[in-house]
Amino acid sequence: MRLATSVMRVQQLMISALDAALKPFGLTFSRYEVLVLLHFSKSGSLPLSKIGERLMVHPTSVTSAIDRLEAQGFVERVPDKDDRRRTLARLTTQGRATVKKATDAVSDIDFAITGLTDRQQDDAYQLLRRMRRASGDFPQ
Amino acid sequence: MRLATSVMRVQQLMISALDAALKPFGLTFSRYEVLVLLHFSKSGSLPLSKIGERLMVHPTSVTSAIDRLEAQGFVERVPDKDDRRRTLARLTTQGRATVKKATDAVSDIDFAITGLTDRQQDDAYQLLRRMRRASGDFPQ
DNA sequence: CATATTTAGTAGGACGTCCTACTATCGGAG
DNA sequence: CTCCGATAGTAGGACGTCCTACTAAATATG
Repeated sequence: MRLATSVMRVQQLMISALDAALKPFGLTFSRYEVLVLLHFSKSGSLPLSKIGERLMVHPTSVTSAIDRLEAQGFVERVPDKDDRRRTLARLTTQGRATVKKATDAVSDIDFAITGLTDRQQDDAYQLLRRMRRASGDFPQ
Repeated sequence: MRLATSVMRVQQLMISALDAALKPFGLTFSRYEVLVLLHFSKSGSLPLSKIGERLMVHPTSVTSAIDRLEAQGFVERVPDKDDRRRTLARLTTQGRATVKKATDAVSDIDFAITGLTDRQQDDAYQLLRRMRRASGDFPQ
């Protein structure tokens, strides 16, 4: 229980630091993750379902995030001609510029955020990986 | 970043498992934590401010949790005679009975939840502790 | 080929978290 | 003793998460 509580507390601290770093760009970490995913995709666009799958969040969470990102002008919804059930979220020029700047801001705090050596970070990652496995998660 | 993402994913998995285990009792992990805190206090009651401080959540989150717990009949609000700014949350008989049963349910999954040996759990805890420290947190 | 199942996305709602702003009360500084 | 800052709690709102339920479209089944 002590471990579970610590995991949650660290998550709370991290998300708080990341959200603060992203606030100047009008982003939260959740929405930033969506932009990064689109940024690294070939065409700069992905079906919403793919986004949910990759980020491991509920489809309705993706709809909500894309609603906000679209309202902000960072992405736009484009119908998928190959499968008319699908909607693609496509990064706009503004969205691409923003995610680049936001990534610099996030990188700056990434080191400070853990206070661990590279070796310790790796150990921690491996332990968390085991925990994910135990819960039926299959980290890539 | 990989580490941060893993922490968040593990938190997501844990909270999901814990909430599922607590659902039969009408509780979420957040509200369960409040009940546990009250259960282990001498008088079975604490000022809302104290609850927020211990659980490290915003005062308004406590108000919200107590609202729900009160509506469920697990706690009741009692004015503090020594300091009329304060409101105490007091565990009801039903609340105390429920937290005991809920604790059994949580304990059952606590082991399975991490998939780590005792030694590994301890290592993980120490690493997370360092991460908390680096963020200005002072684990008790 | 027609129907049934699956998949994609959204609407509406419950919860938990935080923030800002406000009221009430306490306690200390003059 | 009065006023002023600190503390306690709440109201209202923004966000992110999940759930259930629904529609539309693709795919599988008979």
